[in-house]
Amino acid sequence: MDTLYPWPELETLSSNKKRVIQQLVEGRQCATELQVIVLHNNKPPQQAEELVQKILWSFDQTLSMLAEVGHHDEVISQNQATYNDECKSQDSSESSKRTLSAFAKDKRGCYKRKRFAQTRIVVSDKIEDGHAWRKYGQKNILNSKHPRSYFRCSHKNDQGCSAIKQVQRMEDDAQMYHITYIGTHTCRDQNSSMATPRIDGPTPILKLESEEQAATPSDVTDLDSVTMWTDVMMGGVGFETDVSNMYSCTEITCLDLESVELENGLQFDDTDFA
DNA sequence: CCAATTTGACCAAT
DNA sequence: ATTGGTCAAATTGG
Repeated sequence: MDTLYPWPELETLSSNKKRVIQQLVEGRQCATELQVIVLHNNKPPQQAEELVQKILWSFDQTLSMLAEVGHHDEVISQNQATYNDECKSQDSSESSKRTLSAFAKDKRGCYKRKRFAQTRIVVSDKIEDGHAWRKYGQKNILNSKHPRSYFRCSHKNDQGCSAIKQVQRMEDDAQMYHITYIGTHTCRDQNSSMATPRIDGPTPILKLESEEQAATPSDVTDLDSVTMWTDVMMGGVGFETDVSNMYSCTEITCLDLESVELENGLQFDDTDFA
């Protein structure tokens, strides 16, 4: 698999910064454990849940910010400017490629590909994550049974949020999804509708609801609240399995070069991830 | 009518 | 030449 969104090499970071990141990762780990404890509680106090949530969000944001340093992430407005220019120039030079009817207004395909962004891989049986997403594409992937769906943050336009994610059913376990988050949310997106978009095209997805009844349905607004983290930075990639009746979920945060290599080695999009 | 999804064309990367 | 990522017109749904 190609490395479209490489993580910055850790050598470029000061050792101080490495330590900061390590501390943050450790802190996040602790917060996650606390979260599990809180959620295992029969009646977890609302306040406690929210607090843990906030702590985790804080860690995520800080880690994201640190990660972004050194990256020339494209600014939306700039993107938009070059986008228009390129489309104009291409319309004149390459018009022969297009059909007559499409020539006039069809500008699809004119875009700048985002090069650098934080990536995070999640394996989960849920695709909702508390954010509002809008589907913008779907592709059949070579040697994959299931198509890959492409989502961008719903607040791309109103808040300029550049977060995107890709969702694909696992090869071996169609109940599970392989989700890649690219970029971080710059929007403040609470009250998301939690609408679950269809991801496999016209055929409706079958939902397994048997085991998720334990949790209060209306209150599960955030998948993060039951997310198990596996931080590549701290060592190996252990795939955590189920914790009693909670969702099983594995996240891999790409925090350094090794994780990127690891990501490539695993070849999630190919058949050997099984 | 408006907003979200579907879908095939187009483009970048390899 | 092939493949994956993105765009936007057409379609669907509320």
